[in-house]
Order: sequence, then structure tokens, then C-alpha cells
Amino acid sequence: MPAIAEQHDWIDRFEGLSRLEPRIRDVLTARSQVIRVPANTVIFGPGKSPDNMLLLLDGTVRVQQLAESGREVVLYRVTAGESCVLTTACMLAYEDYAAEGVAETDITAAAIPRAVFDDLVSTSKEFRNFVFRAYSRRITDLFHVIEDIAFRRMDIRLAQKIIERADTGVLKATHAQLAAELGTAREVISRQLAEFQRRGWIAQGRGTVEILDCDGLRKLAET
Amino acid sequence: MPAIAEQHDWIDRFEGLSRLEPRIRDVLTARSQVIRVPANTVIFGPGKSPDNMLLLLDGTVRVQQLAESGREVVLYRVTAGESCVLTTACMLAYEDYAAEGVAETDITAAAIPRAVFDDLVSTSKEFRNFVFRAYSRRITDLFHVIEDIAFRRMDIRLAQKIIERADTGVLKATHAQLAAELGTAREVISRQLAEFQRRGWIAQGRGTVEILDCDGLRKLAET
DNA sequence: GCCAATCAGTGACCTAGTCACACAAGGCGG
DNA sequence: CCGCCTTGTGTGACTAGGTCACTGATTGGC
Repeated sequence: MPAIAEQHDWIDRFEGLSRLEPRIRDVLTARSQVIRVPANTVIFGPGKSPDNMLLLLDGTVRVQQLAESGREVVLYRVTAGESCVLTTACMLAYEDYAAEGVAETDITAAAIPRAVFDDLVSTSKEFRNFVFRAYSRRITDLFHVIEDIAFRRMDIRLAQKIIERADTGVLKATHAQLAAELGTAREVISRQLAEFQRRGWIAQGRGTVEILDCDGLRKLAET
Repeated sequence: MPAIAEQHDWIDRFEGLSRLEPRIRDVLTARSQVIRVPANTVIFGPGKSPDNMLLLLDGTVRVQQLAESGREVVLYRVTAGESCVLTTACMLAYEDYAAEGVAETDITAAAIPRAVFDDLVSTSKEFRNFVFRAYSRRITDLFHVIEDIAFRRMDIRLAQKIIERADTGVLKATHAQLAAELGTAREVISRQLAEFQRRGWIAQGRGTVEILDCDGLRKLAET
């Protein structure tokens, strides 16, 4: 059986939980459970609300909005060290969401049952802060999405997305995936990428975009 | 001095607070304050976070997103009997919002200081539910905005908006205001309204839209 | 009655999304 | 290794929506 300190270990991966009251740390570790979920699992979605709040330990969860037309937009990603507060919102769901959360990689997460969540919110000021800050962050993310979609040009948004998601200089994604990411149509992406290529900023392969001139992209993205 | 029952009165205007624990009702009334704010006051916005959570007793608050370009979108409205949870989010602000809340009419609201809010969340399960439900509702609203902007046609959105906001059959709003409402440009509204008029669905005046054929509009809106 | 501010209409032009394709690259069973 | 199927990409024609630069109309204030 692992020592208490070891059990507590994962909590420290959450910035917002570092100052959690010791007593609360015990409750959190004792009454939550570390779970593993394979990539591409739908964690929550229309008609599928989970009964646990998830604190992501490893991997990323993509939260996206689906339209009846089949088009999509990515709203935000939950990365390791963050909580999926919308899960909480789903648990208390006022109405069914049109959004879904998908495991983008294999993930491990601490699952906090609803009752425990309620208990923690009630008894720990630090946990309350953590939860409200997480909400705040997500709402800010949504505001950015709205601003982007409503007011920014596609070429700029695409350039940003490429920079943001191509850590190694090569982005593995099809045009269709990038379109879903930005809430537009595949053809639009194809045309924009063709233009980027013509300008020598990128090279394309089947399912990949390679950055050749990051500065070129960045200059556009910062417009 | 008003009787306790009378002091509690406003609480009952909030559906979500009807089952509040009696002890909590007392705290809420004793430690919150009813305030009045004239129309067009900016309640919160970039660089202006309030230190109270507001429960709206009368009037409406319009929450809108501003772009540097000067364009706007209305995100949602808070009406009497609802709480302005984003106010809370602002209080704990993770980051400055690009959104602002404006009193659309003269309003009266119960202001709950931050400390009291925290206290209530901690001690009352009913109040917690109320708060989380309010968050959930707002997030749902934001999802709808995203869906609308990203995937729906302007003519449909405009028709819906007209129906939604013209209770008496006459809508008092300039083209520019409708454009800000939907996050588009004034010219687009002008052209769409001209088309609606041509079809005999509406009549226009300076700053007004009169519905002539609600069924016509509705048929479009339900597409 | 005049002026300035506000509101609405319009054409030209550009960006974005839709539709209907053609075509190319890999994957795989035979 | 070949044909075939799936998936990914390219393209032209067209519609919808957004921008720009105007004009003209209405109205409230002096």
C-alpha cells in the first residue's frame, strides 16, 4: 500500500490545489479514484453526462461543439493539470449541451464523485477557489472562440492554429480536421493552405503541414 | 422597519432560491443590499470588476462582447429573477474579460458581497445548486451563441431576433443595434430587412421594425 | 429654419462557405 | 502485383456575408 504522501502526489500537479488544506487533501485522495480512458473515448456529450468531475492527470481532452449540419468547432482543450469543469456543469445540467468532450489521447484522470465534489466545495475555501477559477478560465476561452469566429479572418486564425499546434514544426492533421478545429469548411482550409504554401511558409503532405517559415506565419497571425 | 417576511420577499422571485434553508434566507437578506442602477450603466467590463454578486430583481442586463474593430455581439441577457454569475467569475477573475455587462433598463438588484457569497456557497447546498445552475445556464447560452455565429444563416438569425424581441409586434431598434446584437455589420441588416420588407413580412420606420406577417418570419426562423 | 447628428440605402469589391465534381495516394485482399 | 476502396486533396462556379465609400433622409436642438 502506497504511503499517504504518494497517494497525495497527483494533487500537486494542479497548480490551483497546491495550498489545499491538509485535511481536504486526505478527503480528496481517499474519495476520488484514478481512472484511465483510451484515446477517442467520448467523455461527455449530448445525452451522456458523467457522474464524476474529472481532474486530468495526463493527456488532453478536446471539447467541441457539433452542429446538425455535421460541422464542428473546437471550443477548448483540457490539458494535464486542469479540471474539466463543464463535467460539473453537466452533472448539474440545466439543459443538454450540444458540446462533447473527447479524449484526444489516452488519458488518466482523478474522478471525483458528485457527492464528494459537493462536500469539497462546501468545506474547502481553496477548493472553491479552484473550481470557480476553472469556470472563469473556461468562460474566458469561450469568449475567445466567439471573438475569433465572429470577428477574425480565417487566414489569421489558421496561421495561429498551425503555430499553436505544430510544436515540432510539423503538424499532423488533415484539412478536414483543421476545418473542424476552426469551425469552417474543408475547402476553405485547402485554399488557405495552398496560399500559405505559395508564399513559402509551409510545405504540405498527405495529413501533414510542415512549417518552413514560422516568421511569415507569425507575422500574419499577429495582425 | 419592515417585517422579516417582507425583507425576505425578494428571494422568492428567484425560482432557484425558493427552497433555501430558512437560516440561509436570513443571512442572505441581512447581509445583502438592494441597489438601484440607472439604465445604460456599465456594471462590469474590461478593467471594471464589481465586488458584489448581483441578483436581478427588476430590469435587464445585456452582456456583450466587444471587438477592437468596434463590432459587438450580444452574448445573453440577464432578466429579473436571474443572477449575473459572470459577475462572480469576474470577482475571481482568472483573466480580464473582453465582455461587458450593461444595464439595459433601470435595474434593481440584490448585491451580495464577495465574502457573503463565499459563505453562502459554503454553508448552503441550495445556494450552491443555484449558483452552479446559473453557471450552467450561461455556458449553455454561450454555446448557442457560438452555434449561431458559426453555423446559422444571418437571415434566419435576424428573423428569430425580431420575433424574440418584438413582444408588441413593434421592435424599437436601429439597424446598427440589430447588427451589434447579432455580431454583424449594419449594411447586412439593412439589406436583410429590405428583403423582409419586400416580402411583406415587416414594415420599417426610423429606429423601428414592425411585424406584419409573423408567420412568414417564423417559417424562415424555423428553417 | 438651419445645422449637426443620427439613421438608412447602395454599388463595388472582397472573403468565406457551399456544391459538385475530378483526381491522387495509400491500404489491402486476392 | 493489380484492381479496388477509402481517404485526402484540388478546383470552378456560385451564393452569402462583410467592408468601404459614399449618398440621401430624418430629426432634434438652437
